[in-house]
Amino acid sequence: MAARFNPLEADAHWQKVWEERGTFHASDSSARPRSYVLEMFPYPSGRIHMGHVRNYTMGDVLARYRRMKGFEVLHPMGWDAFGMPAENAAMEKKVHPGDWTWSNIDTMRAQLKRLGFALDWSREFATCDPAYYGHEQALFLDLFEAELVYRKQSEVNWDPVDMTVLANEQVIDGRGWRSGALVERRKLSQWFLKITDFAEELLDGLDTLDQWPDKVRLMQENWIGKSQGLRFRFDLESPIDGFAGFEVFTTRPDTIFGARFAALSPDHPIAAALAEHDPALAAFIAECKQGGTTAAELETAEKKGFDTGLRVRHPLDAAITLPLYVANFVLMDYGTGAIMGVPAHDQRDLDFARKYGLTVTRVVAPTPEEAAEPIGDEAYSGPGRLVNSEFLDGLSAEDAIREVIARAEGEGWGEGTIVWRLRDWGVSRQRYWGTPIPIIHCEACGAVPVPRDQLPVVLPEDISFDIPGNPLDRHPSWANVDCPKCGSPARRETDTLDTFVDSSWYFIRFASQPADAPFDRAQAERWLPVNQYIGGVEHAILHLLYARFWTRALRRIGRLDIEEPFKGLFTQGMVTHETYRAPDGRWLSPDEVERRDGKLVVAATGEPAETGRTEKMSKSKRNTVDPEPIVDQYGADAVRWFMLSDSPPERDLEWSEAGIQGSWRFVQRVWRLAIEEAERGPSSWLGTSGDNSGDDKPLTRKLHQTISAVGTNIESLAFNKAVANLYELATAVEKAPPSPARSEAVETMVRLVAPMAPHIAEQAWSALGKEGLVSDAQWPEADAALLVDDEVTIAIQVNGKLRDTLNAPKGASREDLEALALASDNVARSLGGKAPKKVIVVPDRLVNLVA
RNA sequence: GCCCCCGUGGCGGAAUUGGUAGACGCGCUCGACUCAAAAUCGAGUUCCGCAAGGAGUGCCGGUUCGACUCCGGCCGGGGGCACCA
Repeated sequence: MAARFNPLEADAHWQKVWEERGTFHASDSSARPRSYVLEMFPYPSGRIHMGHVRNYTMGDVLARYRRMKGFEVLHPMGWDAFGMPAENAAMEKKVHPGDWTWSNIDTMRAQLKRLGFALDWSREFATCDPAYYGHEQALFLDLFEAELVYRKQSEVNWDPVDMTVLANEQVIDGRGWRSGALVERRKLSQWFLKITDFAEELLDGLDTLDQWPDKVRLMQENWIGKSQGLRFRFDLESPIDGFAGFEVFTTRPDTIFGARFAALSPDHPIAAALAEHDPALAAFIAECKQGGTTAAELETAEKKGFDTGLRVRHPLDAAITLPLYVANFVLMDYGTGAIMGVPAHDQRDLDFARKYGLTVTRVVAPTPEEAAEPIGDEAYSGPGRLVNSEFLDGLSAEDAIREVIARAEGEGWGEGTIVWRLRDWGVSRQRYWGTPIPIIHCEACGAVPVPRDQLPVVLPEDISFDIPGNPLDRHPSWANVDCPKCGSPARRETDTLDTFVDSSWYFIRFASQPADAPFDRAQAERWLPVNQYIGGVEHAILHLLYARFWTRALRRIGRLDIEEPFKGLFTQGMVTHETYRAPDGRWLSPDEVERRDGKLVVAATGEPAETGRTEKMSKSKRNTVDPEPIVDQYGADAVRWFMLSDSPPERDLEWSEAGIQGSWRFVQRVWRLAIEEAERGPSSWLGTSGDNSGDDKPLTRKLHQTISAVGTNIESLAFNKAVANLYELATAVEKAPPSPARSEAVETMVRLVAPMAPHIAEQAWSALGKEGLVSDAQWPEADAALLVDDEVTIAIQVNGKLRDTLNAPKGASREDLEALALASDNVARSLGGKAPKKVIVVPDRLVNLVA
């Protein structure tokens, strides 16, 4: 038998065995309890990277563990296969986006298989397959019929480089999330999904997601952005251009007597109307639109306003009128696009008032003494009681809010309302490589759904990418169809769906994939919700919010009775690596540098190289490490083990050569233990001593403590701790003399290692002469009686400082422990012969003597 | 600016409800085996000190018999949102 474990042979062998036996096929009809373990499916960019390996290894450990615990586990894999990179490749390399994508999928599937993931490959699909996106089109039409889809002319974020529209979420600091180009504003007819209809339930639902990271829930909460306040009407002193007044929204109706001006967004209809006969205002509005939208520019942007010369009436006192401005800091797409300005209690309003010489009147005072205190450079937004506010004087801010809302509603000039930050989801993309929106535009009938029997609307193959923009628009015939309603010539929608739509329901399709429907409801409901979802934090808002919305939308239209798609969520950290730079500043890849005499040099030239920060592996910094050669060298198990070791899974993991070697050593250690055990034979310990009871109580205890700890740690995804537990056990076993207890420990350890390093585990299992696969074996059961030691170490403190430790039987009485502590020489010395004033005894833990 | 998270040896990190800080891994040192090396095995490794002992979980203070853990105030790092009324 080989002294060393040879992963190249063993990996391939066991992967073949699992595949042939269908070991990881999930049965839809199983009577076992179910568990759905899912990792965010990859975009087929070309090759697997370390981030994938880490993500999928974590999910795999959980899936294998749950399987051994007796669950019927669904652990599928597929491809998020639509998207821009395929079109970029098409433009650069003159290949068809589909050919490029499918070939990437083949490469990456093979790479994933080499890592030995316990995936049910029979459920694999790619979202770019008409067999998938056709059903997505059907679901889109379901939502359309339920009026959860609408089309509107809207100002959109136009990415001039990618020549496409971006969702608000895809604009970061005013730039396109992919291209980094400055985003322009354009008006286009776009399809929207009514996610705002679900704002309240998406927010409330977060409370039920107790197995999600708080961070993610908080991010979603902020994103949804619920604000309660008052929406009310300002009447113009005298109507103009047919406008009698306009509505504003405020979260601080209590401060209404502090209002010193009103302001409209530059995009407000009244502003536009006024601008038609006021060139100065028109110029001001144009100037506002010019301003950049980057974070830096916004931060330094001055508050600017244009006095319209008009005045509005205060709703609570007709004698008061306020000047009306058009102001650059008022956003059209939040609230009503108009505000009341309360300089004393809002910083922006204060800046504005100071600039334009408006009065500032305090209406909330934290204490009565401060009622007359003038406002300086800082607006006061804290709590307090009302002053200078007529009938509100003396009320707390909270009560005043209620009072003003009540009065507004009673008198009919306003109402208490909720405003959301969340906007509807614009899903139109002017791209080829996406799901065609199944709509036909007819001059007479308007937007008509494609009849169900004509689905899927399949992308044409004969397209060209010679010029930027959407090839579907330019295709000579694809868009030309007859209207399904009236039969007259009509035109297909040439926009495709945002790829986030594809990923909003793929987890349902994994659970159930009939040919003639998106999913079978009963079957999907048996698997869903996903018990554990694992992926990167970068999807904390967009993907996860959209998927939650989609699931709730399906529920509302009666297709699937699931509220939340992902019961447990885990966001794993990134894989990082040092960066290296040559003297001329260009980035160097890890294999372009080497250490000579402790100094880092450029391998080819010998010139000194500089070590940069440790950062996420990225092509631009050239600090990536391709997993495949590593698997070639060390085998799948060592790579998997390393991905799980050391760093807590939610934190970043730094790739290092030393780390992978350490993992390799452990794999070999497991093998050595198993092979020694196998060669010695099951009865080798017989006759080695006169006493053949073969007990090794300490080892057996260690074993059972490890069984318990590894299980707990895998369940809470604390893989780094599970790894540490197994190292400890391995050391304990190595040090133990042969005995039945040791044989049992080795066999059990193989099972404990199996979810994390499955190939060596199978090989060892087979070497030990075990029946069947370790993948099919039961997870060992920890004996509760063996989890606690019958002797414990007691810490002896004097004044809280450790002075001695001593052993005592578990459960020793307080009196005994105290007596033991006082008998210690160290204690006597520390006490200096005096009796302690007070003695604190924590049974089985410590004695603290207070002098 | 607002919100959130995190600061522990040379490094990654452990430490149920406050109860022996530094498990486990990496690295390093010494030793065994070897002609030698690799691999493997053994011992050691928070800091100061020969030792006894002392100090120590970003900094300052507090609560407590006892604080990495709880409270207050700073400093540093990371993330999210960002003119949201």
